Amino acid sequence: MQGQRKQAINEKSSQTAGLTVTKEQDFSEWYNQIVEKAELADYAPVHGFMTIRPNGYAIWEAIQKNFDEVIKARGVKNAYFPLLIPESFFKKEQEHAEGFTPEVAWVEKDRQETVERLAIRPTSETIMYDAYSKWIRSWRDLPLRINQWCNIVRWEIKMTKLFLRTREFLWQEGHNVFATPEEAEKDALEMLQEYKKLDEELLAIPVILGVKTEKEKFPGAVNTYAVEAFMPDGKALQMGTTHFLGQNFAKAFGIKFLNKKGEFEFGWQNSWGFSTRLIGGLIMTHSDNKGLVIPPKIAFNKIVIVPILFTDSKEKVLKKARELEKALLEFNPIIDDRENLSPGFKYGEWELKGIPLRIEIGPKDLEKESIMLVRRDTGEKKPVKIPEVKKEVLKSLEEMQSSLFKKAKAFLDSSIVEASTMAELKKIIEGKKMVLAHFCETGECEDNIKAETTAGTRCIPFNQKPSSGKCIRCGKPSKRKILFGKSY
RNA sequence: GGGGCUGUAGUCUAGCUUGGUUAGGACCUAUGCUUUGGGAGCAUAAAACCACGGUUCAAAUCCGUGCAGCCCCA
Repeated sequence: MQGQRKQAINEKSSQTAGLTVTKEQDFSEWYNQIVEKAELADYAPVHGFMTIRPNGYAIWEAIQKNFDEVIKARGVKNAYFPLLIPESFFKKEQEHAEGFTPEVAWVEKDRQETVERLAIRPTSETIMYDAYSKWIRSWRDLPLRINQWCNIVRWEIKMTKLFLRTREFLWQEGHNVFATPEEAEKDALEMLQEYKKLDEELLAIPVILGVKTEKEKFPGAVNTYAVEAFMPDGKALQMGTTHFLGQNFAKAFGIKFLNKKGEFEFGWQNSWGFSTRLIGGLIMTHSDNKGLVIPPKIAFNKIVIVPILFTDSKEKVLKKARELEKALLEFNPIIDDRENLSPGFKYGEWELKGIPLRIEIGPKDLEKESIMLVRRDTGEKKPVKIPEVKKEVLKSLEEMQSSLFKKAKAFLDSSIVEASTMAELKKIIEGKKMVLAHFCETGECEDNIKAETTAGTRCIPFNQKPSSGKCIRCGKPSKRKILFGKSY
Protein backbone atom coordinates (compact mmCIF):
# COMPACT_ATOMS: atom_id res chain seq x y z
CA MET A 1 0.00 0.00 0.00
CA GLN A 2 2.84 2.35 0.75
CA GLY A 3 6.29 2.71 -0.74
CA GLN A 4 6.34 1.37 -4.25
CA ARG A 5 2.63 1.66 -4.47
CA LYS A 6 2.69 5.38 -3.83
CA GLN A 7 5.42 5.96 -6.34
CA ALA A 8 3.42 4.10 -8.91
CA ILE A 9 0.40 6.22 -8.30
CA ASN A 10 2.35 9.47 -8.38
CA GLU A 11 3.24 8.78 -11.96
CA LYS A 12 -0.41 8.75 -12.90
CA SER A 13 -1.97 10.89 -10.25
CA SER A 14 -4.81 12.01 -12.47
CA GLN A 15 -6.22 8.53 -12.45
CA THR A 16 -8.72 7.99 -9.70
CA ALA A 17 -9.95 4.49 -10.32
CA GLY A 18 -8.68 1.37 -12.01
CA LEU A 19 -5.15 0.05 -12.04
CA THR A 20 -2.19 2.39 -12.12
CA VAL A 21 0.42 -0.10 -13.27
CA THR A 22 0.39 -2.76 -15.96
CA LYS A 23 1.00 -6.46 -15.64
CA GLU A 24 4.11 -6.12 -17.80
CA GLN A 25 5.50 -3.06 -16.03
CA ASP A 26 5.29 -4.19 -12.40
CA PHE A 27 3.74 -7.60 -11.92
CA SER A 28 3.88 -7.62 -8.15
CA GLU A 29 2.25 -4.22 -7.75
CA TRP A 30 -0.31 -5.09 -10.42
CA TYR A 31 -1.27 -8.16 -8.41
CA ASN A 32 -1.59 -6.18 -5.17
CA GLN A 33 -3.81 -3.62 -6.86
CA ILE A 34 -6.14 -6.25 -8.33
CA VAL A 35 -6.58 -7.92 -4.96
CA GLU A 36 -7.30 -4.58 -3.30
CA LYS A 37 -9.35 -2.86 -5.97
CA ALA A 38 -11.46 -5.86 -6.93
CA GLU A 39 -12.11 -6.14 -3.19
CA LEU A 40 -10.94 -9.73 -2.94
CA ALA A 41 -8.96 -9.37 0.29
CA ASP A 42 -7.52 -6.84 2.68
CA TYR A 43 -4.69 -6.70 5.17
CA ALA A 44 -5.52 -7.60 8.74
CA PRO A 45 -4.11 -5.80 11.80
CA VAL A 46 -1.75 -8.66 12.58
CA HIS A 47 1.30 -9.15 10.41
CA GLY A 48 0.83 -11.91 7.88
CA PHE A 49 -2.92 -12.27 8.22
CA MET A 50 -5.58 -11.32 5.74
CA THR A 51 -9.26 -10.67 5.59
CA ILE A 52 -10.96 -12.41 2.70
CA ARG A 53 -13.65 -10.06 1.45
CA PRO A 54 -16.98 -11.23 -0.03
CA ASN A 55 -15.72 -11.09 -3.63
CA GLY A 56 -12.76 -13.25 -2.78
CA TYR A 57 -14.72 -15.58 -0.56
CA ALA A 58 -17.27 -16.15 -3.33
CA ILE A 59 -14.47 -17.64 -5.44
CA TRP A 60 -13.51 -19.92 -2.56
CA GLU A 61 -17.13 -20.96 -2.12
CA ALA A 62 -17.39 -21.87 -5.79
CA ILE A 63 -14.24 -23.97 -5.52
CA GLN A 64 -15.57 -25.62 -2.37
CA LYS A 65 -18.93 -26.37 -3.88
CA ASN A 66 -17.42 -27.99 -6.93
CA PHE A 67 -14.80 -30.02 -5.07
CA ASP A 68 -17.17 -31.06 -2.32
CA GLU A 69 -19.32 -32.80 -4.90
CA VAL A 70 -16.28 -34.49 -6.37
CA ILE A 71 -15.07 -35.95 -3.09
CA LYS A 72 -18.51 -36.96 -1.88
CA ALA A 73 -18.93 -38.94 -5.09
CA ARG A 74 -15.73 -40.73 -4.07
CA GLY A 75 -17.15 -41.65 -0.67
CA VAL A 76 -15.36 -38.96 1.32
CA LYS A 77 -17.18 -37.42 4.27
CA ASN A 78 -16.60 -34.00 5.75
CA ALA A 79 -15.82 -33.57 9.43
CA TYR A 80 -14.16 -31.07 11.71
CA PHE A 81 -11.19 -31.54 14.03
CA PRO A 82 -9.88 -29.16 16.70
CA LEU A 83 -7.76 -26.10 16.05
CA LEU A 84 -5.42 -26.81 18.95
CA ILE A 85 -3.10 -29.78 19.06
CA PRO A 86 -1.15 -31.00 22.11
CA GLU A 87 2.60 -30.64 21.67
CA SER A 88 3.17 -34.33 22.36
CA PHE A 89 1.14 -35.29 19.27
CA PHE A 90 3.65 -33.49 17.11
CA LYS A 91 6.53 -35.48 18.37
CA LYS A 92 5.08 -38.85 17.53
CA GLU A 93 6.22 -38.87 13.93
CA GLN A 94 9.79 -37.61 13.85
CA GLU A 95 10.11 -36.31 10.28
CA HIS A 96 6.78 -34.59 10.58
CA ALA A 97 7.78 -32.92 13.83
CA GLU A 98 11.09 -31.72 12.40
CA GLY A 99 9.40 -30.40 9.28
CA PHE A 100 6.73 -28.38 11.00
CA THR A 101 8.07 -27.32 14.39
CA PRO A 102 9.87 -24.21 13.12
CA GLU A 103 6.64 -22.69 11.84
CA VAL A 104 4.21 -23.73 14.54
CA ALA A 105 2.39 -21.01 16.51
CA TRP A 106 2.02 -21.99 20.15
CA VAL A 107 -0.74 -21.02 22.52
CA GLU A 108 1.06 -19.98 25.68
CA LYS A 109 -1.39 -17.87 27.60
CA ASP A 110 -3.40 -19.13 30.56
CA ARG A 111 -2.10 -22.63 30.26
CA GLN A 112 -0.83 -22.96 33.80
CA GLU A 113 -3.26 -25.77 34.47
CA THR A 114 -1.39 -28.11 32.14
CA VAL A 115 2.24 -28.75 31.53
CA GLU A 116 1.82 -29.27 27.83
CA ARG A 117 1.91 -26.53 25.23
CA LEU A 118 -0.77 -26.38 22.56
CA ALA A 119 -0.07 -25.82 18.88
CA ILE A 120 -2.35 -24.05 16.48
CA ARG A 121 -2.63 -26.60 13.68
CA PRO A 122 -0.18 -26.11 10.82
CA THR A 123 -1.82 -29.23 9.32
CA SER A 124 -4.03 -31.81 10.99
CA GLU A 125 -2.42 -35.21 10.50
CA THR A 126 -1.63 -35.63 14.18
CA ILE A 127 -4.96 -34.65 15.68
CA MET A 128 -6.92 -36.56 13.06
CA TYR A 129 -4.84 -39.70 13.27
CA ASP A 130 -5.15 -39.77 17.05
CA ALA A 131 -8.91 -39.93 16.52
CA TYR A 132 -8.52 -42.48 13.72
CA SER A 133 -6.66 -44.79 16.10
CA LYS A 134 -9.78 -44.91 18.26
CA TRP A 135 -12.21 -45.33 15.40
CA ILE A 136 -10.51 -48.00 13.34
CA ARG A 137 -10.74 -51.51 14.80
CA SER A 138 -11.59 -53.87 11.96
CA TRP A 139 -10.94 -54.30 8.25
CA ARG A 140 -14.65 -53.55 7.96
CA ASP A 141 -13.92 -49.96 9.07
CA LEU A 142 -11.76 -49.42 6.00
CA PRO A 143 -11.40 -47.51 3.85
CA LEU A 144 -11.97 -44.47 6.03
CA ARG A 145 -12.20 -41.26 4.01
CA ILE A 146 -12.51 -37.95 5.83
CA ASN A 147 -11.96 -34.39 4.66
CA GLN A 148 -12.08 -31.14 6.52
CA TRP A 149 -12.41 -27.56 5.31
CA CYS A 150 -10.59 -25.39 7.79
CA ASN A 151 -7.98 -22.75 8.48
CA ILE A 152 -4.39 -23.42 9.40
CA VAL A 153 -1.53 -21.28 10.70
CA ARG A 154 2.08 -21.55 9.62
CA TRP A 155 4.21 -18.90 11.25
CA GLU A 156 6.62 -18.13 8.46
CA ILE A 157 9.32 -15.60 9.17
CA LYS A 158 8.94 -13.77 5.90
CA MET A 159 5.69 -13.47 4.05
CA THR A 160 2.93 -11.25 2.72
CA LYS A 161 1.37 -11.64 -0.60
CA LEU A 162 -2.36 -11.83 -0.18
CA PHE A 163 -3.63 -15.34 -1.02
CA LEU A 164 -0.13 -16.55 -1.97
CA ARG A 165 1.71 -16.36 1.29
CA THR A 166 0.02 -15.52 4.56
CA ARG A 167 0.44 -17.00 8.00
CA GLU A 168 -3.15 -18.15 8.12
CA PHE A 169 -4.97 -19.63 5.19
CA LEU A 170 -8.01 -21.74 4.36
CA TRP A 171 -7.74 -25.15 2.81
CA GLN A 172 -9.18 -28.58 2.54
CA GLU A 173 -7.28 -31.56 3.86
CA GLY A 174 -8.40 -35.07 3.09
CA HIS A 175 -7.06 -38.01 5.09
CA ASN A 176 -7.84 -41.51 3.94
CA VAL A 177 -6.92 -44.88 5.46
CA PHE A 178 -6.82 -48.14 3.53
CA ALA A 179 -6.08 -51.77 4.25
CA THR A 180 -3.40 -52.03 1.55
CA PRO A 181 -0.61 -49.80 0.22
CA GLU A 182 -1.81 -50.29 -3.34
CA GLU A 183 -5.21 -48.79 -2.57
CA ALA A 184 -3.72 -45.86 -0.66
CA GLU A 185 -1.27 -44.94 -3.37
CA LYS A 186 -3.80 -45.42 -6.15
CA ASP A 187 -6.23 -43.17 -4.32
CA ALA A 188 -3.53 -40.49 -3.87
CA LEU A 189 -2.86 -40.56 -7.60
CA GLU A 190 -6.56 -40.40 -8.41
CA MET A 191 -6.90 -37.37 -6.15
CA LEU A 192 -4.08 -35.77 -8.08
CA GLN A 193 -6.16 -36.26 -11.22
CA GLU A 194 -9.14 -34.68 -9.47
CA TYR A 195 -6.99 -31.65 -8.69
CA LYS A 196 -5.91 -31.42 -12.28
CA LYS A 197 -9.52 -31.52 -13.34
CA LEU A 198 -10.52 -28.86 -10.84
CA ASP A 199 -7.66 -26.56 -11.84
CA GLU A 200 -8.08 -27.01 -15.56
CA GLU A 201 -11.81 -27.36 -16.02
CA LEU A 202 -13.06 -25.00 -13.34
CA LEU A 203 -10.26 -22.49 -12.85
CA ALA A 204 -9.01 -22.75 -16.45
CA ILE A 205 -5.44 -23.08 -15.19
CA PRO A 206 -3.35 -25.75 -16.93
CA VAL A 207 -1.13 -27.79 -14.62
CA ILE A 208 1.80 -30.17 -14.69
CA LEU A 209 1.57 -33.38 -12.68
CA GLY A 210 4.44 -34.93 -10.90
CA VAL A 211 6.22 -36.43 -7.98
CA LYS A 212 8.38 -34.41 -5.62
CA THR A 213 12.03 -35.07 -4.96
CA GLU A 214 13.20 -36.48 -1.66
CA LYS A 215 14.04 -32.99 -0.44
CA GLU A 216 10.74 -31.43 -1.43
CA LYS A 217 8.33 -34.05 -0.19
CA PHE A 218 5.95 -33.63 2.73
CA PRO A 219 7.51 -34.35 6.13
CA GLY A 220 6.45 -37.88 7.06
CA ALA A 221 5.35 -38.94 3.58
CA VAL A 222 6.67 -41.79 1.46
CA ASN A 223 5.78 -40.02 -1.78
CA THR A 224 4.46 -36.53 -2.45
CA TYR A 225 2.69 -35.74 -5.68
CA ALA A 226 1.72 -32.28 -6.85
CA VAL A 227 0.04 -30.32 -9.57
CA GLU A 228 1.93 -27.16 -10.49
CA ALA A 229 0.86 -24.22 -12.60
CA PHE A 230 3.16 -21.64 -14.16
CA MET A 231 2.56 -17.95 -13.51
CA PRO A 232 3.13 -15.09 -15.97
CA ASP A 233 6.00 -13.74 -13.86
CA GLY A 234 7.99 -16.89 -14.42
CA LYS A 235 7.33 -18.78 -11.21
CA ALA A 236 5.65 -22.11 -10.66
CA LEU A 237 2.76 -22.27 -8.21
CA GLN A 238 1.62 -25.44 -6.47
CA MET A 239 -2.09 -25.92 -7.07
CA GLY A 240 -2.66 -29.00 -4.96
CA THR A 241 -0.68 -31.84 -3.45
CA THR A 242 -1.33 -35.44 -2.47
CA HIS A 243 0.78 -37.67 -0.28
CA PHE A 244 1.18 -41.40 0.07
CA LEU A 245 2.02 -41.74 3.75
CA GLY A 246 2.69 -45.47 3.88
CA GLN A 247 2.40 -46.71 7.46
CA ASN A 248 4.57 -43.96 8.96
CA PHE A 249 1.77 -42.19 10.77
CA ALA A 250 -0.25 -45.36 11.39
CA LYS A 251 2.69 -46.76 13.36
CA ALA A 252 3.25 -43.47 15.21
CA PHE A 253 -0.41 -43.09 16.17
CA GLY A 254 -1.41 -46.70 16.52
CA ILE A 255 -3.87 -46.86 13.65
CA LYS A 256 -4.33 -50.61 13.43
CA PHE A 257 -7.06 -53.01 12.49
CA LEU A 258 -7.79 -56.71 12.69
CA ASN A 259 -7.61 -58.21 9.23
CA LYS A 260 -9.74 -61.05 7.96
CA LYS A 261 -7.31 -63.53 9.48
CA GLY A 262 -7.72 -61.93 12.89
CA GLU A 263 -4.22 -60.38 12.86
CA PHE A 264 -3.32 -56.79 13.72
CA GLU A 265 -2.15 -54.66 10.78
CA PHE A 266 -1.29 -51.01 10.53
CA GLY A 267 -3.37 -48.91 8.16
CA TRP A 268 -2.03 -47.48 4.90
CA GLN A 269 -2.71 -43.78 4.55
CA ASN A 270 -2.76 -40.88 2.20
CA SER A 271 -3.60 -37.19 2.51
CA TRP A 272 -4.35 -34.46 0.00
CA GLY A 273 -4.97 -30.74 0.07
CA PHE A 274 -5.22 -27.41 -1.69
CA SER A 275 -5.58 -23.95 -0.25
CA THR A 276 -6.79 -20.42 -0.90
CA ARG A 277 -3.53 -20.07 -2.82
CA LEU A 278 -5.56 -21.27 -5.77
CA ILE A 279 -7.24 -17.87 -5.76
CA GLY A 280 -3.85 -16.19 -6.11
CA GLY A 281 -3.08 -18.43 -9.06
CA LEU A 282 -6.44 -17.64 -10.60
CA ILE A 283 -5.82 -13.91 -10.36
CA MET A 284 -2.31 -14.04 -11.79
CA THR A 285 -3.17 -16.39 -14.64
CA HIS A 286 -6.17 -14.66 -16.16
CA SER A 287 -6.35 -11.04 -15.08
CA ASP A 288 -5.24 -8.15 -17.28
CA ASN A 289 -4.56 -4.44 -17.21
CA LYS A 290 -8.22 -3.61 -16.76
CA GLY A 291 -8.42 -5.73 -13.63
CA LEU A 292 -9.64 -9.11 -12.49
CA VAL A 293 -10.79 -11.75 -14.96
CA ILE A 294 -12.76 -14.62 -13.45
CA PRO A 295 -13.42 -17.73 -15.54
CA PRO A 296 -17.21 -18.01 -16.02
CA LYS A 297 -17.52 -21.34 -14.25
CA ILE A 298 -16.08 -19.92 -11.06
CA ALA A 299 -17.81 -16.52 -11.18
CA PHE A 300 -20.85 -16.20 -8.94
CA ASN A 301 -22.23 -13.16 -10.74
CA LYS A 302 -21.68 -14.09 -14.36
CA ILE A 303 -23.39 -11.04 -15.84
CA VAL A 304 -23.72 -7.35 -15.08
CA ILE A 305 -26.56 -5.46 -16.72
CA VAL A 306 -25.88 -1.77 -17.25
CA PRO A 307 -28.98 0.18 -18.28
CA ILE A 308 -28.21 3.46 -20.06
CA LEU A 309 -30.46 5.93 -18.32
CA PHE A 310 -31.60 9.07 -20.14
CA THR A 311 -34.18 11.21 -18.42
CA ASP A 312 -36.86 10.73 -21.05
CA SER A 313 -36.45 6.97 -21.56
CA LYS A 314 -35.37 5.87 -18.11
CA GLU A 315 -38.54 4.00 -17.14
CA LYS A 316 -38.74 1.99 -20.34
CA VAL A 317 -35.08 1.02 -20.28
CA LEU A 318 -35.17 0.04 -16.62
CA LYS A 319 -38.26 -2.06 -17.14
CA LYS A 320 -36.59 -4.00 -19.95
CA ALA A 321 -33.39 -4.35 -17.92
CA ARG A 322 -35.36 -5.85 -15.03
CA GLU A 323 -37.10 -8.27 -17.37
CA LEU A 324 -33.68 -9.38 -18.60
CA GLU A 325 -32.46 -9.74 -15.06
CA LYS A 326 -35.34 -12.09 -14.33
CA ALA A 327 -34.84 -14.10 -17.50
CA LEU A 328 -31.15 -14.53 -16.70
CA LEU A 329 -31.59 -15.28 -13.02
CA GLU A 330 -29.61 -18.51 -13.20
CA PHE A 331 -26.47 -16.46 -13.97
CA ASN A 332 -26.92 -14.31 -10.85
CA PRO A 333 -26.91 -11.07 -12.82
CA ILE A 334 -26.08 -7.77 -11.17
CA ILE A 335 -28.22 -4.93 -12.38
CA ASP A 336 -26.37 -1.65 -12.01
CA ASP A 337 -29.17 0.90 -11.88
CA ARG A 338 -27.26 3.51 -9.87
CA GLU A 339 -28.42 6.82 -11.26
CA ASN A 340 -25.58 8.99 -10.09
CA LEU A 341 -22.89 7.24 -12.11
CA SER A 342 -22.17 7.35 -15.82
CA PRO A 343 -22.18 4.16 -17.90
CA GLY A 344 -18.46 4.53 -18.62
CA PHE A 345 -17.66 4.51 -14.93
CA LYS A 346 -19.74 1.41 -14.42
CA TYR A 347 -18.05 -0.41 -17.30
CA GLY A 348 -14.69 0.30 -15.74
CA GLU A 349 -15.76 -0.76 -12.31
CA TRP A 350 -17.23 -4.12 -13.36
CA GLU A 351 -14.25 -4.83 -15.59
CA LEU A 352 -12.01 -4.22 -12.60
CA LYS A 353 -14.09 -6.66 -10.58
CA GLY A 354 -13.99 -9.32 -13.25
CA ILE A 355 -17.65 -9.97 -14.09
CA PRO A 356 -17.44 -12.24 -17.18
CA LEU A 357 -20.20 -10.69 -19.30
CA ARG A 358 -21.74 -7.23 -19.53
CA ILE A 359 -25.10 -6.43 -21.04
CA GLU A 360 -25.60 -2.82 -22.11
CA ILE A 361 -29.13 -1.75 -22.73
CA GLY A 362 -30.25 1.74 -23.72
CA PRO A 363 -32.97 3.49 -25.75
CA LYS A 364 -31.24 2.82 -29.07
CA ASP A 365 -31.13 -0.88 -28.27
CA LEU A 366 -34.77 -0.92 -27.28
CA GLU A 367 -35.73 0.46 -30.69
CA LYS A 368 -33.96 -2.48 -32.31
CA GLU A 369 -35.22 -5.00 -29.73
CA SER A 370 -31.62 -5.84 -28.93
CA ILE A 371 -28.88 -5.44 -26.35
CA MET A 372 -25.10 -5.16 -26.46
CA LEU A 373 -23.24 -8.19 -25.08
CA VAL A 374 -19.62 -7.58 -24.03
CA ARG A 375 -17.06 -10.20 -23.09
CA ARG A 376 -14.69 -9.35 -20.23
CA ASP A 377 -11.64 -11.22 -21.51
CA THR A 378 -11.61 -9.99 -25.11
CA GLY A 379 -13.67 -6.81 -24.81
CA GLU A 380 -15.59 -8.00 -27.86
CA LYS A 381 -18.97 -6.25 -28.24
CA LYS A 382 -21.81 -7.97 -29.98
CA PRO A 383 -25.40 -6.82 -30.59
CA VAL A 384 -27.88 -9.54 -29.65
CA LYS A 385 -31.63 -9.65 -30.30
CA ILE A 386 -33.49 -9.88 -27.03
CA PRO A 387 -35.07 -13.31 -27.59
CA GLU A 388 -31.58 -14.69 -28.34
CA VAL A 389 -29.93 -13.34 -25.22
CA LYS A 390 -29.96 -16.45 -23.07
CA LYS A 391 -28.61 -18.61 -25.84
CA GLU A 392 -25.85 -16.11 -26.65
CA VAL A 393 -24.97 -15.73 -22.97
CA LEU A 394 -24.47 -19.46 -22.60
CA LYS A 395 -22.38 -19.56 -25.75
CA SER A 396 -20.21 -16.61 -24.71
CA LEU A 397 -19.64 -18.06 -21.25
CA GLU A 398 -18.51 -21.36 -22.71
CA GLU A 399 -16.30 -19.69 -25.27
CA MET A 400 -14.75 -17.49 -22.64
CA GLN A 401 -14.05 -20.43 -20.34
CA SER A 402 -12.29 -22.41 -23.05
CA SER A 403 -10.49 -19.43 -24.49
CA LEU A 404 -9.01 -18.55 -21.10
CA PHE A 405 -7.78 -22.12 -20.71
CA LYS A 406 -6.31 -22.25 -24.21
CA LYS A 407 -4.46 -19.01 -23.69
CA ALA A 408 -3.00 -20.19 -20.40
CA LYS A 409 -2.11 -23.58 -21.90
CA ALA A 410 -0.26 -21.99 -24.80
CA PHE A 411 1.70 -19.92 -22.29
CA LEU A 412 2.57 -22.97 -20.19
CA ASP A 413 3.66 -24.96 -23.23
CA SER A 414 5.85 -22.14 -24.47
CA SER A 415 7.45 -21.81 -21.03
CA ILE A 416 9.10 -25.24 -20.96
CA VAL A 417 12.47 -25.34 -22.65
CA GLU A 418 14.91 -28.25 -22.86
CA ALA A 419 18.51 -27.82 -21.80
CA SER A 420 21.58 -30.02 -21.75
CA THR A 421 24.15 -27.79 -20.04
CA MET A 422 24.15 -25.83 -16.79
CA ALA A 423 24.85 -22.61 -18.72
CA GLU A 424 21.69 -23.14 -20.78
CA LEU A 425 19.73 -23.99 -17.67
CA LYS A 426 20.74 -20.75 -15.94
CA LYS A 427 19.96 -18.66 -18.98
CA ILE A 428 16.51 -20.19 -19.42
CA ILE A 429 15.57 -19.71 -15.79
CA GLU A 430 16.77 -16.12 -15.86
CA GLY A 431 14.55 -15.71 -18.92
CA LYS A 432 11.56 -16.63 -16.74
CA LYS A 433 10.96 -20.07 -18.16
CA MET A 434 11.24 -23.61 -16.87
CA VAL A 435 13.94 -26.04 -17.83
CA LEU A 436 13.42 -29.66 -18.80
CA ALA A 437 16.61 -31.61 -18.32
CA HIS A 438 18.07 -34.96 -17.37
CA PHE A 439 18.75 -35.22 -13.68
CA CYS A 440 20.28 -37.88 -11.45
CA GLU A 441 17.76 -37.15 -8.67
CA THR A 442 20.24 -37.00 -5.83
CA GLY A 443 19.88 -34.43 -3.08
CA GLU A 444 23.44 -33.31 -3.64
CA CYS A 445 22.85 -32.35 -7.27
CA GLU A 446 19.55 -30.74 -6.35
CA ASP A 447 21.29 -28.51 -3.80
CA ASN A 448 24.08 -27.66 -6.22
CA ILE A 449 21.68 -26.65 -8.95
CA LYS A 450 19.81 -24.44 -6.52
CA ALA A 451 23.03 -22.85 -5.31
CA GLU A 452 24.43 -22.26 -8.78
CA THR A 453 21.36 -20.67 -10.34
CA THR A 454 19.45 -17.54 -9.53
CA ALA A 455 17.45 -17.46 -6.36
CA GLY A 456 14.60 -19.78 -5.71
CA THR A 457 15.22 -22.46 -8.29
CA ARG A 458 13.46 -25.68 -7.39
CA CYS A 459 12.76 -29.04 -8.81
CA ILE A 460 9.25 -28.98 -10.12
CA PRO A 461 7.49 -32.30 -10.06
CA PHE A 462 6.94 -33.72 -13.46
CA ASN A 463 5.76 -37.08 -14.67
CA GLN A 464 8.12 -37.85 -17.44
CA LYS A 465 8.42 -41.12 -19.24
CA PRO A 466 11.73 -42.85 -18.55
CA SER A 467 14.48 -41.94 -20.97
CA SER A 468 18.17 -42.47 -20.56
CA GLY A 469 20.65 -39.62 -20.51
CA LYS A 470 23.21 -37.83 -18.40
CA CYS A 471 22.48 -35.59 -15.42
CA ILE A 472 22.78 -31.95 -16.40
CA ARG A 473 24.85 -31.21 -13.30
CA CYS A 474 27.05 -34.22 -12.58
CA GLY A 475 26.89 -36.20 -15.81
CA LYS A 476 25.95 -39.43 -14.08
CA PRO A 477 23.28 -41.63 -15.67
CA SER A 478 19.74 -40.25 -15.51
CA LYS A 479 16.57 -42.24 -15.87
CA ARG A 480 14.32 -39.36 -16.81
CA LYS A 481 14.05 -35.63 -17.30
CA ILE A 482 12.81 -33.29 -14.63
CA LEU A 483 11.63 -29.68 -14.55
CA PHE A 484 13.53 -26.85 -12.87
CA GLY A 485 12.35 -23.33 -12.32
CA LYS A 486 11.61 -20.59 -9.89
CA SER A 487 8.73 -21.23 -7.63
CA TYR A 488 6.39 -19.47 -5.24
C1' G B 1 18.41 -14.90 7.15
C1' G B 2 20.59 -9.95 4.82
C1' G B 3 19.62 -5.02 2.79
C1' G B 4 16.64 -0.78 1.30
C1' C B 5 12.16 2.22 1.50
C1' U B 6 7.52 3.90 3.82
C1' G B 7 3.44 5.20 7.57
C1' U B 8 -0.83 12.39 7.56
C1' A B 9 -9.28 11.62 6.89
C1' G B 10 -12.21 5.59 3.77
C1' U B 11 -8.21 6.48 -0.53
C1' C B 12 -3.98 9.25 -2.81
C1' U B 13 -1.17 13.08 -1.09
C1' A B 14 1.18 18.59 0.49
C1' G B 15 3.79 19.98 4.77
C1' C B 16 9.25 17.07 7.42
C1' U B 17 15.42 19.18 4.90
C1' U B 18 15.68 24.37 8.45
C1' G B 19 10.31 22.29 14.88
C1' G B 20 6.29 27.70 15.44
C1' U B 21 -1.20 30.66 12.90
C1' U B 22 -6.95 27.04 12.41
C1' A B 23 -2.29 20.58 9.09
C1' G B 24 -3.59 22.38 2.66
C1' G B 25 -5.46 19.80 -1.82
C1' A B 26 -7.81 15.85 -4.75
C1' C B 27 -10.74 11.45 -4.87
C1' C B 28 -14.41 8.82 -2.02
C1' U B 29 -18.76 9.42 1.29
C1' A B 30 -23.56 12.21 2.61
C1' U B 31 -27.35 15.83 0.96
C1' G B 32 -29.55 18.90 -2.98
C1' C B 33 -29.90 20.26 -8.16
C1' U B 34 -28.49 19.33 -13.21
C1' U B 35 -26.71 14.94 -15.90
C1' U B 36 -25.82 9.79 -18.08
C1' G B 37 -24.06 5.20 -25.19
C1' G B 38 -16.45 4.37 -22.26
C1' G B 39 -14.52 6.74 -15.87
C1' A B 40 -20.03 14.00 -15.63
C1' G B 41 -20.72 19.17 -13.21
C1' C B 42 -21.95 22.75 -9.28
C1' A B 43 -23.01 23.77 -4.07
C1' U B 44 -22.87 22.34 1.07
C1' A B 45 -21.23 18.96 4.88
C1' A B 46 -18.40 15.14 7.33
C1' A B 47 -13.50 13.26 7.77
C1' A B 48 -6.48 12.61 9.32
C1' C B 49 -0.69 13.44 11.63
C1' C B 50 0.41 4.52 13.23
C1' A B 51 1.43 3.68 18.84
C1' C B 52 4.39 4.61 23.11
C1' G B 53 8.46 7.15 25.09
C1' G B 54 12.33 11.07 24.73
C1' U B 55 14.40 16.13 23.36
C1' U B 56 12.02 21.19 23.48
C1' C B 57 8.74 26.97 25.73
C1' A B 58 6.75 24.36 21.34
C1' A B 59 6.86 17.93 17.59
C1' A B 60 3.25 15.62 11.78
C1' U B 61 8.40 17.54 11.52
C1' C B 62 14.17 15.71 15.46
C1' C B 63 15.67 10.97 18.37
C1' G B 64 14.50 5.87 20.32
C1' U B 65 11.46 1.58 20.63
C1' G B 66 7.31 -1.03 18.95
C1' C B 67 3.58 -2.20 15.29
C1' A B 68 2.28 -2.37 10.13
C1' G B 69 3.19 -2.27 4.73
C1' C B 70 6.23 -2.51 0.10
C1' C B 71 10.64 -3.80 -2.75
C1' C B 72 15.40 -6.29 -3.64
C1' C B 73 18.80 -10.24 -2.37
C1' A B 74 19.60 -15.28 -0.04
